[in-house]
Amino acid sequence: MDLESAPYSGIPRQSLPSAVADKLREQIIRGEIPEGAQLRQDAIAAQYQVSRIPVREALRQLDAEGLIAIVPNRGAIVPALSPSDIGELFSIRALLEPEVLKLSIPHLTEEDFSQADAVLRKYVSELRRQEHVSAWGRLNWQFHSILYSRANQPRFTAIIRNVNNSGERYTRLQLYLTHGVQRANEEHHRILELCRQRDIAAACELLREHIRHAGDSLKDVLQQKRTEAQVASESPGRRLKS
Amino acid sequence: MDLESAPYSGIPRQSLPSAVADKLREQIIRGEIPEGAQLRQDAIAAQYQVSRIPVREALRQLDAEGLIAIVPNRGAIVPALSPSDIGELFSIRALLEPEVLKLSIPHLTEEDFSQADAVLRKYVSELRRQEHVSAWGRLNWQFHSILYSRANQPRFTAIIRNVNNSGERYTRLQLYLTHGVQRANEEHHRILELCRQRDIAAACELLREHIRHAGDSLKDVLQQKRTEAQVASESPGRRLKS
DNA sequence: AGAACATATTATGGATACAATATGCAATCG
DNA sequence: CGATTGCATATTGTATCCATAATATGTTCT
Repeated sequence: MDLESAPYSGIPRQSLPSAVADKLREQIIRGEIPEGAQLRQDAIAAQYQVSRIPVREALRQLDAEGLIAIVPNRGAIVPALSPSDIGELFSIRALLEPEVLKLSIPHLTEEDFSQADAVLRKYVSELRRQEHVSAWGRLNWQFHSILYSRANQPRFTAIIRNVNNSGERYTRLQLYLTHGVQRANEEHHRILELCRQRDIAAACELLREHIRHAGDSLKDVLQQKRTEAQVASESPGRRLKS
Repeated sequence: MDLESAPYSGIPRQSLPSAVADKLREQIIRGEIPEGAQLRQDAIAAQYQVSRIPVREALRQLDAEGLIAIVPNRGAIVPALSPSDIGELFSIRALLEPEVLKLSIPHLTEEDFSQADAVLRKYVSELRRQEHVSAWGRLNWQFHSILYSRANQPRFTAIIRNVNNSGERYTRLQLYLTHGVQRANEEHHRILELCRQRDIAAACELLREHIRHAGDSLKDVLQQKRTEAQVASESPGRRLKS
């Protein structure tokens, strides 16, 4: 819900906790901090050359955003999301995003369209370099974000941003494992085209389907991966003493 | 997104920042801390007999929940919501809540219905005592909350809770100023009845209308109140010192 | 007298230091 | 030999202290 930055004052000047939160958020979203990892305050403080106080505040914020989970006296971890969690996140997206798109479309400008175009072009150019997998998720969100930007509903948009942040590392997985990049790309182009034509109903409907498809396919992939892991871990011998 | 409490351990034991956040949240929601008021860390720390550190973490959390606004180097305030803010909050509610209700209805139990009934009875009994205005909002949310409780979508529910928290002090205002209590009460009863009959479509539709009406009427009241205030005082004196 | 600058006060922001809690290991007892 | 208790270490939680930014106040100059 962080809508500040520079409301009236000329100089942005962001507080240290917010800055740390931004950095950590980025790291988590990009997958640099893997799921299940514990975020040790000392290490983070050392990494960013600050004391633990702003780090703690940053962690609280990320916890409230749903990005991490804080367990009292045991620290913060990046939670592993179950298929059902993923399902929930994408259901929420499928519900919210078409609604803001509806509100945004009438106010979208040529500038916005060309920006979205630029993102899609970048998307395609990154398509064949699989080493840049981590960029896909980012571009994916950027594209969506541009389309919603004119809805002028800050709280609504903030919620959507948070939900996307929570799941984005998985979006990347979905694009990668299901070869869904091509399909996503085509859908993006069609959505953008419908927005250009100000065909609100069709654009929203396609967007909803786009999100639902991504969610379902991701859920499948995860479920499969999860069971595979279970089978694999069961054969190397039952561990009695844990 | 604070869904913890006592996952496995016997004793709840919640962290100090969370406890402070809970207390403050309650105070803000109940309107004990009026809008526009600055939340001075020292005062809060003294009030709850803790140092400022946990207070600051609590404030960060409330900021992330959208309940307060933190301005760097100037502290935290309870923001006054514009009519457009109110409109947005209620639009979000009107979109989200019918959806969770849809998911919840099939799993609602007789226990749930009787609990909801109890809340409504309490509602009626408080109806004539206008000194208990602050209880109305609480009961209002409790009723809604019970109906959504079986949706089994923790993130979704958390979002809804936050949105409701942000606007609840105004809900009270709406009920009070527009004499909307009676109407709300009738609608609540009808919604509950439809849930009992498992008539999902009708219940959700009525809920949506219920929320939309409350939002619109509140927006009107606020707009009127705002313009009156403008006319009344051309130069509103800055209040300080609590 | 009014406005601009300097100063004092107050509250927030951050760091160091200390206390509490959890985890892992080892020693002891059954 | 296994389990349980006690100790050591690592990490989180809180408090006190100092620095800094913002606001209020007072003074001076025009």
